[in-house]
Amino acid sequence: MPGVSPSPNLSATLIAVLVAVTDDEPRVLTVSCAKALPAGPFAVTDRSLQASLRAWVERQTGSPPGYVEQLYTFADRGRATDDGGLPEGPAIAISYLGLTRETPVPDGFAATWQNWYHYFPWEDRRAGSGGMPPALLANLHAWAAPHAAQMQRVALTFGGIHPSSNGPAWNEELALQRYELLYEAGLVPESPEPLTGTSMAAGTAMLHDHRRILATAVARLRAKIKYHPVIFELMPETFTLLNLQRVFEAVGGRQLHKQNFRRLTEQQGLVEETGTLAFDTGGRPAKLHRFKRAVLQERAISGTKLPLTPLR
Amino acid sequence: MPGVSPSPNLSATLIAVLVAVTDDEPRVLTVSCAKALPAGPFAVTDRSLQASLRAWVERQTGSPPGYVEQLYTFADRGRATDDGGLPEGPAIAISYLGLTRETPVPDGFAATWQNWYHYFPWEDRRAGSGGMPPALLANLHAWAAPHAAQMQRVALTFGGIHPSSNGPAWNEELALQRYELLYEAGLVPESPEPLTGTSMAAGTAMLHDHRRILATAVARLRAKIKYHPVIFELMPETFTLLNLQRVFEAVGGRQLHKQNFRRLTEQQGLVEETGTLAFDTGGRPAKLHRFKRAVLQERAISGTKLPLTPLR
DNA sequence: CACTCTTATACTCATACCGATTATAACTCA
DNA sequence: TGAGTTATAATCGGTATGAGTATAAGAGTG
Repeated sequence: MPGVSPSPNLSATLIAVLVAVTDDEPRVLTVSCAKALPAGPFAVTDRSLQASLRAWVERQTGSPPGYVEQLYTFADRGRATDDGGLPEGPAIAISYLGLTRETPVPDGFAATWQNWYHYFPWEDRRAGSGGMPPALLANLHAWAAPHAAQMQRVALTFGGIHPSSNGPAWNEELALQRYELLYEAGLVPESPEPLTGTSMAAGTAMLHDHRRILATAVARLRAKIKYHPVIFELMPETFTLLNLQRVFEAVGGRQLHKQNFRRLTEQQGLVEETGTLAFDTGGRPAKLHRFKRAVLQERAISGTKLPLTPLR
Repeated sequence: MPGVSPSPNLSATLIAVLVAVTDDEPRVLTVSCAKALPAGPFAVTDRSLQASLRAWVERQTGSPPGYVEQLYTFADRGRATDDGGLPEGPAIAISYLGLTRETPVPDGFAATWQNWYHYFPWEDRRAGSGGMPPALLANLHAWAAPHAAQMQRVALTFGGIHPSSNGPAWNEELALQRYELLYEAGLVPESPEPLTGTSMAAGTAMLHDHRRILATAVARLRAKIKYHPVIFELMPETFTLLNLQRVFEAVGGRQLHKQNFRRLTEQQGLVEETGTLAFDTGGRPAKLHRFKRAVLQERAISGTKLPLTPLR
């Protein structure tokens, strides 16, 4: 049944999760004092949504994103604006993930790059499972304890909490489910019924549902890098294999086994040696590598198994 | 930068790809003489996009879809309506995949269920690689031959065409890329510059970009069933393991190895025996199984490796 | 220079998984 | 009774993978 009358006063917004990795930290471009993701209206003059977003990102950051992927579209009627604006009509928000390298924000734009683990401290397990604040974990358990189903969800999304338990292990791709669980439990400030009186330490909140969108992006990127060579959009021209491993670890939030990482990377044939060495590694100099751009199209299509095998 | 003025005359449309499997055929609900996917306006009164779609599907088919997933959102300014309507303002179309079991279409709705391989005959390789019409393949090669890059794309998306070649094998998840390639090659009627004078035999066309949306759904579903137990939304209450295998094969478009399929299915623990036998199998009676709904939430979250390993 | 520390790189090994084949069981039909 | 058909069990070899051990090559320090 095409040809129906359009909904009145509908507005469309593009929301960008722009990711870079700097100093072994995954970072995301934020606005509004690091409380929101950059967003802009869908310009009617643009050819497509993707083109609209690319152009907009380039205007904001000075460089175009190397890779763009649509995340999710959601709608709320009368989404409150929270910043004093009148409640608008129904709004459609289309969120995108973009990968780039960090560049200085141009003058005149109040945007900053933030470590995404500011918003999800529990997602960083590179130094073991220390990222999860014990108080938060205790609150989560207290919330779930009365209901077996909730206990199971906690165990499934956060993994066997204690190393002794033989339940499912930590799965880095469940970032969104973990955030949603904390949201339902009232353990993040943006919950409809936040638990009061408890020191939550559940990361930095964001405006609207932007932290949820960010969690979606984290989960999506963590899944993506295992099958598609998008990780190189986050790398400089040349890098050592340990550099590459650190970027994987930063995104994945967990440590990798060095020897196996090298084996997989080499047998994938996605990188080649530049012939020069990096002498600033602290130990034996490492060979510098570069991404074989020639195989990008091929692998982008056919998929490839990239290494993200946990160490512990 | 929230709070921008909404775009004028913006309209939002929901497009549903509703899939069922009947008689070992993957089928999709169509309208307009099997030339279009069902679509409806986004109702401002609905709570969310997903709820809007679910309610709408239930009204159309009489039963709610068991599983709904957002596919992709796209926009065109001044999307032509092709059916005599005036060109509208910018339109946003949000497409969804829904899984269900085929039910008789209620009176008053001119919708029909169609085998999706009507639209993509080359995607059905259950009887070997015979689905691809030779004429179409010849035309595709003729188009790609002058450009090495195009030849590579053909080889990557359609696999090593001849069994002798040692290139990449057929990958059933590349349904969208294959359709896009045929579109670019002018080998489908909806191409901007269709090749004339050749008998294309490239499946049945659809209105607008609906065939492209359908290809997206095919690819997404084929990828999904490997990691999430959504296949059971397409199954009746009880079934034999061969029934289950046939549904996998219908969706995947390729034959599976029977013994290995059983091994994987059993070790996943997603089904249980009902205790009764099916005597209409033609040979030895098969045990009837049912899906263990209890594990649905668990596996829906944690992911599971379901079998879709090709036979040849 | 000898020694230690650190990182890079090569090699080995056991296990799990996976594609494939063979063998056996249980029913129908002629 | 035997042929045909499907169901189900067991086995086998190759490969990917997680983990451990060994060696190479630099810097810094006495």
